[in-house]
Amino acid sequence: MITANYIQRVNDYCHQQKLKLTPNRAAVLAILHKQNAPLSAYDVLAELQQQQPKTKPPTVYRALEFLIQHHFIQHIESTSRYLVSQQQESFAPHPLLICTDCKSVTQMNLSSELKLELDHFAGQQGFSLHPQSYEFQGLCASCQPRQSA
Amino acid sequence: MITANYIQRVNDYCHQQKLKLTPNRAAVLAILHKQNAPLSAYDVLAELQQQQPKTKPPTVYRALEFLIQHHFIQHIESTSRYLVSQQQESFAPHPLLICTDCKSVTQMNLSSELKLELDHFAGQQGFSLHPQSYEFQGLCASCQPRQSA
DNA sequence: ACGACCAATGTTATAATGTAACGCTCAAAT
DNA sequence: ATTTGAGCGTTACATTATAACATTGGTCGT
Ligand SMILES: [Zn+2]
Ligand SMILES: [Zn+2]
Ligand SMILES: [Zn+2]
Ligand SMILES: [Zn+2]
Repeated sequence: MITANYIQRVNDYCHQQKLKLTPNRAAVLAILHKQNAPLSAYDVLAELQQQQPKTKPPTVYRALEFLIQHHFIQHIESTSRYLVSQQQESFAPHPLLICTDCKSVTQMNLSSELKLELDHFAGQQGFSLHPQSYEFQGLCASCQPRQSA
Repeated sequence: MITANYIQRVNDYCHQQKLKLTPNRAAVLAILHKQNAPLSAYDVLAELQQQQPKTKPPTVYRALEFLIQHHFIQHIESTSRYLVSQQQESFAPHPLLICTDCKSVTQMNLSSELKLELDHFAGQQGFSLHPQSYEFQGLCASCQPRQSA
């Protein structure tokens, strides 16, 4: 989706939900959407400074915090990067498959059955999982060791 | 287990595996084992400096790297802390349940059935998961919101 | 309209976490 | 005995994130 249209959709959603998508927040979200790749906070800062040179780190971090809280983006803990959440029916984070070789990140949809089993499992320890905030590390399709022929 | 005994066991294991548990590495592992809680690299550094005041960050990070590689400890990505892995049959990391409220960390054992399902699921995207390096966030038993009576 | 309030932002400074690079040492291998 | 290389010491720096306080600008009650 074109970034401008995407931002418009988020803006509409925010109106419905009584959230304020301020210019700063929209700018940060637009940068992440345009790149469509995991960016560091300082990558975002550098982009934002193209538009508003006096921008300082707290401005970026505050915007990121808002966008994370409302599930427009997710924070990749293992790489300190930020990524726009794929939008399906609604705004929500997705479990991630992170390749430890090429660092690629794939957003996936866990089957609801598997989610239930994970919830059940955590429940045995008295734990209730936050939905879908998991990061799985491994090797992506391109980085699998080759079979010897 | 008493830390000295634990270190002895790790040392024996390292001999078997032709790994070198040097004094630095043993000291870092002992600190983590004694505290038995997630510590930051700089927490470890401060402890180590009690014994060897000239210690610098790279010394700690190098020891941590070795200990992680060989599964004696695990790195908690979401909090930048390091934790001794529970030892069962062998040395291996455990999936973690991390409470986002009180920050407590519980090492768990995923059923082998659930592991298979996760592997199968990731496999559908062509992904092969590194075993057991998962962090799940949620609320622990003590931090569950109370039911209204 | 007026002032009180409050969320968002600006601004300065610093904290916390992690690494690059280079050279030394010592034990093992040849 | 020389070579080699892993481990480590050391300096300097890079990267990620936050504390603290001042300022702005809109909303609400009166
Ligand atoms: Zn609007
Ligand atoms: Zn890959
Ligand atoms: Zn020994
Ligand atoms: Zn808790």
